[in-house]
Amino acid sequence: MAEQKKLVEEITSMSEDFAQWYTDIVKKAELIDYASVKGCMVIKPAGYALWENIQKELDRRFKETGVENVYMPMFIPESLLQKEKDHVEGFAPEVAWVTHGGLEPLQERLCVRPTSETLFCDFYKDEIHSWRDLPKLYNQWCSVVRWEKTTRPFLRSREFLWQEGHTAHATAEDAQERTIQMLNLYAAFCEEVLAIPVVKGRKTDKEKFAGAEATYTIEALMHDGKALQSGTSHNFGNGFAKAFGIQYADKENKLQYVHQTSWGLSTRLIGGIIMVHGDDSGLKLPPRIAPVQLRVIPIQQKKEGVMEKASELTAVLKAAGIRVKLDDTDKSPGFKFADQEMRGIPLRLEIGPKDMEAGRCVLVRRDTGEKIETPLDGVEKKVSELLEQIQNDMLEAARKHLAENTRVAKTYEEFCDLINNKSGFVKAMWCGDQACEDKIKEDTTATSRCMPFEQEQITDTCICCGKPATKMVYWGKAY
RNA sequence: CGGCGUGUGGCUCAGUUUGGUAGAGCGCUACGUUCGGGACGUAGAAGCCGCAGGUUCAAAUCCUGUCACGCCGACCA
Repeated sequence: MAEQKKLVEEITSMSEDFAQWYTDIVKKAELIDYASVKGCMVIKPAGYALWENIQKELDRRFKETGVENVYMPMFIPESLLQKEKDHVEGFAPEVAWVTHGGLEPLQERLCVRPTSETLFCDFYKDEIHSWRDLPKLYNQWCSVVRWEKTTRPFLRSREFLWQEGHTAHATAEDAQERTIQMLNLYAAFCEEVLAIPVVKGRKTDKEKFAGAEATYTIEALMHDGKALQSGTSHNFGNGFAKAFGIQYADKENKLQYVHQTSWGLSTRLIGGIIMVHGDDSGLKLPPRIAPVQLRVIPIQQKKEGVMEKASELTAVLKAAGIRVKLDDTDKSPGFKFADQEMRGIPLRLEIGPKDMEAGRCVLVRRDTGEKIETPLDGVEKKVSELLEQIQNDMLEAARKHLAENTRVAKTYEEFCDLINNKSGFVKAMWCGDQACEDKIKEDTTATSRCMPFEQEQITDTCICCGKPATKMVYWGKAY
């Protein structure tokens, strides 16, 4: 009863209006606020702390593979952006331009980086001379600007935070290996840390990055059955190298073009966390990424000794390495419960006079709502176990959702029916012709998400045109 | 870029049709009583009614323009 009332009053339920539910969560869990420019957002402490945790863990994993961090300027001269034809065509419609410096018009206008391939290339052409200079494994953490027409917090904002790795290699094989290595790193990060299972695969030519030879992607499935491209890794071959003149002398003193990659992952992933795990009570954060893993909520806090006990427990848990906060506000317990749930804090610990008398406390899991009475003695061990358990269970729940919403289509009627009426991924064969992708998009608004690494031969012919097909594609509606 | 919608205390909105000194709830501040699922009382603070022109004795309200935000569509790594 009480739960029902709470839902109605606070946030729109998922089933009623998923988009509104998302907006409600983003605002009410205080992840962001809208800013005064369309499509720009203030990332508030709760949201930024999430990004910091993503950064911390990803950065550590990057560095383990030899990647170094650098910082490039945020402006790109127009002439530089023009150098790679496909690239500029891909990005031109959505770049923001700086035309004035102070009151004077600039001789050459500057684009605010939508991505930094051209800057890295311009830098590499002077930095790389010899095979000894390779590979170059650089990454930068920064924001980029894309003048999107339709915007949504985290999912598509005009300015967003991300990391972009840019590497240069001596051979095509090295570049390909790095491309896949980083895609696998992203996938492992999503599953192990964010509890988000992903489908790894290659993009079709229609969907690949402007200027890339091949684009690889991790695709996650949101609670509403729509796909979210959650990270990409591109192999550029030597296309950019040729456009920018990035050459090195090999061991035989012959000039060779480098082979490059780039890979990126953005604050969009926070939108993914919300839409994979959240529910009608609010956000639900996996323990490994949660800025606060446990909130201590005292009951009857004015009673003798309660606050003292709550503080003591907070200190004990903190000492055990758990990210813990004590809610010492003078709100009622019910309010505090709802607040902790809204913010997605994985565990809460309730401690009141009754508990103290019995030498125990109550732990409540955010993911299942399960209440667990626990002796105060050794509570930190129990909490650690539970956090681990929650992390695992959340991944399992997300995997189950992904599996249950991935379907197979053998005929076009079946395909359209699944896309239109079921939501989720549909696996179907494709001939490789872009005309079929276009028709499918026209008929259903679904797009090819990727050609997964794990292929299966479902039928022998293309779902759309009936011509022979060897590629199995994940299709779906996407964010 | 097209369609629709919205701008009034921090938030959600009423008031606009029919012009007449700015309203409510929530939140906020102080004190007190409460506390195991969104507590209550009392007292308070807080608003160039998005912006600019115009009409009028008088504009949140009428007229013109403009800006911004949201949703849908088209577009989009």
